[in-house]
Amino acid sequence: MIRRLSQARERGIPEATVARLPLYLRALNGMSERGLATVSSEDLALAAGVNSAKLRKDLSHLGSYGTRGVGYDVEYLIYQISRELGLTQDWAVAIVGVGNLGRALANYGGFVSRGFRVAALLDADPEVVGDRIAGLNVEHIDELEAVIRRRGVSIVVLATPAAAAQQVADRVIAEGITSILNFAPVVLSVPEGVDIRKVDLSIELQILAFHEQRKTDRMTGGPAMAEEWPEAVDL
Amino acid sequence: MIRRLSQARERGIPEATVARLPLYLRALNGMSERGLATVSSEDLALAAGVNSAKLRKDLSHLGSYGTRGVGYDVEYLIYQISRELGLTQDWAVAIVGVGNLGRALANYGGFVSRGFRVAALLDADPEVVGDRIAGLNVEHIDELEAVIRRRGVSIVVLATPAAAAQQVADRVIAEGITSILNFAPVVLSVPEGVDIRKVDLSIELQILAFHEQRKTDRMTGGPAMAEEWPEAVDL
DNA sequence: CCCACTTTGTGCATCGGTTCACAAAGGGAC
DNA sequence: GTCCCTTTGTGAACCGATGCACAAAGTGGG
Ligand SMILES: NC(=O)c1ccc[n+]([C@@H]2O[C@H](COP(=O)([O-])OP(=O)(O)OC[C@H]3O[C@@H](n4cnc5c(N)ncnc54)[C@H](O)[C@@H]3O)[C@@H](O)[C@H]2O)c1
Ligand SMILES: NC(=O)c1ccc[n+]([C@@H]2O[C@H](COP(=O)([O-])OP(=O)(O)OC[C@H]3O[C@@H](n4cnc5c(N)ncnc54)[C@H](O)[C@@H]3O)[C@@H](O)[C@H]2O)c1
Repeated sequence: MIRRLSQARERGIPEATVARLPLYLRALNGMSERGLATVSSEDLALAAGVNSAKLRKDLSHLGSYGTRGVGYDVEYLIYQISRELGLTQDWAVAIVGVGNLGRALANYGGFVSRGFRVAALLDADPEVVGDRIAGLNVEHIDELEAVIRRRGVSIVVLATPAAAAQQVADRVIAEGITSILNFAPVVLSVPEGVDIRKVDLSIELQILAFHEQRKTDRMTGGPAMAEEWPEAVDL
Repeated sequence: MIRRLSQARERGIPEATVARLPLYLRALNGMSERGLATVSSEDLALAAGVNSAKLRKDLSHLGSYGTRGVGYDVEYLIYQISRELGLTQDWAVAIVGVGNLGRALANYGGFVSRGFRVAALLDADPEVVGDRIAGLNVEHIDELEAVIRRRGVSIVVLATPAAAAQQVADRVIAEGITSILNFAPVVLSVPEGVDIRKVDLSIELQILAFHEQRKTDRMTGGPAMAEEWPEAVDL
């Protein structure tokens, strides 16, 4: 029993492809601004930093939007990718936790551009509540549920301390939110059907450090085989 | 001709594993603080949000550090993972671009904790240069090369506008830097051997939007098959 | 209208990563 | 010392993603 209507059209886009579509979109927008009408998979792949076969396969999952011998129509492809990603509608985003990071995010113009609108800022600190940031009033976390409903929030950005993140997540999920972007360094436990994406600076640095160490080890002829547990450390 | 000395010991840790080690480390630190002496793969996997077979395979790439029937010694494992990740040495990090985001990063205590030290802040804006942030003087971007050398910087965090990122990257790479964490929404082009990790808020939101759209589509009985190019858009 | 050239879309081999499932190893009780 | 219980470490099947390589499709020139 094989289920396969048309190669891959019936709504089954690989996760890896989805993660690259925004990259293509950004490259295409640059080309659109520079007035290019069409682009080949080779050129677009170069601009997006991927291999051209991969790009073509990715795009083929959306449909057959290219013209052989010519390439892809820039504006048309922008439209198709935007539609696929859901950027033709606008998304109300709430930022919870308006500290260092929350403020930077609120003031950031970069994502308002593409369908995302910061619709609410929430914090627990009475010192912060009431502040006006990027044209928005910071509201009290007690208002969380009401604000989500009132503003039609569908994506929540968590920028609270780690200790508060799970508890805030539970509350927004109870309110029906199923998309969360988490900056707090904790593993959130959420029910099936809720999408969490995490951004973790510290993890990124640790991965860089791993490779950096390896590069310098290689130059100095490998580590001095210090495999042993040093005496100094108490168990 | 098969090259295989000891299962996987000779320095070949899968990338996916490396990306998870910081997660295990964080979970282990929590356990250490709570005074746990040993932990089973089952419990640690739960805390890190992964499946226990994966956890065991990941750890097996570092060596055979568990005890069958017992589990892993928490402190010992913390030490081994830290060493593998290169966190037993300290890394001098420079942040280039001290705007909204750069400031938040500079003020963030969370990564100083684990082997990373913000050693320099640089900006091009004369208004910003000279500011004192988190105990550091913001220096002028003209000093970039000198500062990197003087402070022994080995990891650079890019928090400049997109337009400046490539140019700054070129300069730090010329100075010998091979590890860059990039927050600017551009594809950096760098020579072989230079590691770039990127953090892109906008991409994360777009991925969430994609899934969110799909979830709501499903509830409303799928998209209204609006496959066509709407009239309004000019080509 | 036909031919030469360009570029897409995809079948297929390959690869890295995940998961299952179990033999081997160690601990503790008696 | 033996037996039973727990938990690791890993072989092997599986799965999704990557990249090669080429047939099919379309363009433009003569
Ligand atoms: N600043 C960075 O560069 C950075 C980098 C990586 C990760 N992070 C993480 O992002 C999160 C925020 O970092 P930050 O530097 O902005 O911290 P911060 O302390 O400056 O801000 C946290 C804010 O959250 C508020 N808050 C606390 N509990 C709350 C609750 N229950 N509900 C709502 N708001 C609450 C606090 O009042 C504060 O305003 C932290 O988890 C941090 O680990 C920050
Ligand atoms: N703020 C956010 O939440 C956020 C989120 C995602 C991505 N980003 C990206 O991070 C980057 C920084 O964002 P931001 O909000 O802090 O912007 P910002 O404009 O507040 O800060 C940028 C800083 O870089 C400095 N700068 C400009 N050119 C420079 C150069 N050649 N060398 C050194 N410094 C230079 C500017 O003087 C300014 O201080 C941008 O690329 C932005 O797209 C920001």
